[in-house]
Amino acid sequence: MLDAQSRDFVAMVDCNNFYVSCERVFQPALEGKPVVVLSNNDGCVIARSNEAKALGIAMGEPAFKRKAFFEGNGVRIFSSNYALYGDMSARVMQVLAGFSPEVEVYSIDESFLVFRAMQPDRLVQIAHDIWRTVQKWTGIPVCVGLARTKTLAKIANRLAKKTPASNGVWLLDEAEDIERQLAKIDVGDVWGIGRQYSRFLKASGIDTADKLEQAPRDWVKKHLTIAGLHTVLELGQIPCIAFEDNPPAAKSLVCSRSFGTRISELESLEEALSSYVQRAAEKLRVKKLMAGVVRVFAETSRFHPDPQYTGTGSQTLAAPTSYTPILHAQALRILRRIYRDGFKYQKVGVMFLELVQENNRQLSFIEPSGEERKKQQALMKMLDKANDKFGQRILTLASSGVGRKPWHMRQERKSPRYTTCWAELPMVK
DNA sequence: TCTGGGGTCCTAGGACCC
DNA sequence: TCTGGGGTCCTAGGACCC
Repeated sequence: MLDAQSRDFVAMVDCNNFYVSCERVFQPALEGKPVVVLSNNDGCVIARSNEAKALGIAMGEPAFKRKAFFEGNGVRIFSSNYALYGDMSARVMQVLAGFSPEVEVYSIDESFLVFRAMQPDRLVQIAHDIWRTVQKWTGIPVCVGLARTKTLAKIANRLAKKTPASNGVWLLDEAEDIERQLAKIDVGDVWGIGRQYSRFLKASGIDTADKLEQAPRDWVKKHLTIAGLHTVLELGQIPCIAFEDNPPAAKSLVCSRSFGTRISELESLEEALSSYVQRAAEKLRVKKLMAGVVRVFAETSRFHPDPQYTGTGSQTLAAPTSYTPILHAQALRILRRIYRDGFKYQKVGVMFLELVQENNRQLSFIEPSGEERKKQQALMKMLDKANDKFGQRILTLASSGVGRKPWHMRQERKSPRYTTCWAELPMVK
């Protein structure tokens, strides 16, 4: 835990326009040009270069509505390439690990670093060093926000991003300075205050971060729950949000996709679900986990006027497992149970819950014998190895269908996996 | 035609038990 | 006729994050 009394600081390091920056590392000609990266299915804009932001392109905007605008303004468009971004992220995080023994990787493009018993001047020097080093070694530009709490460090990071003269570093430490800055921050831009809370707070006369910090604590707890109270305390330099060095194991795992076109037939839903289950089971095994519960959902699109339906169903397994055929059979059974005729489905997905470690699970009387389990594990190991070596999906269950399917997602403008797959590099094609 | 995917946490309310 | 109260567990829904 951070100590409010001593001079412990937290640095929030956030990559600038991360996905766009990743694409630019390998195509430097994109520098200075408007660039956007789209979500899965080429659906919405999920990353924008500064030039794209300046053109008024919003986060989360549906790409198809802006097609003409993109063309007219020379906006370069990319489908998302998570293999590339994940690898670049690992490189950035590795550099950061050289600056503090206490690093919390918070998301693909953000980390918190703790610096204990530090003089502010020295801290700012270190932050500039981080800024320079990450850029030089990975090609990714970052900003560094410094403060006594995570929530304030997030705000400091934002200030660094919005203020070119800051050279990528901002320190929030003196109470009066914090007060002054918070007065300029929209309450909805505070970490932990989302759309609903922002609307509610503004209706209650609280429109800036400083007013939130001064709001009565019990009123905040009543309306924004305990998490909201923590946010308010953190704005007042009281650390409440724990620093997670080694994050706890995942509690759930999902694989779902929107379809390229909406589908009605159970058979197509089964094919799609089948491939998601295989993917999810694979993730399970990579993390050395087993699922105790399988949940499946199927839903229509809320953007269409057609009748809406969301079906969900769960099944507790006789014993936790990561064996694809068992998970697959359960998932299909649930799908058939929740399927309703006459709807156009936009999405199906599978969720694994009650995850347990492979090696410390509770023994059950009904689970397969040791022999049987060993056979299953050997088979999955072989499957994962082959898919890893020869590329995704060389070995799959026949039920997930063969060849290009209409429900497959669109990905029309994906860059090569420059750093992780030689077969996709431009020169060997 | 076309609007992402993957997570966590908190709370209220019902079921159930003693 | 009188018709408790407290604890726990589960689930659904809603909020947040990136």
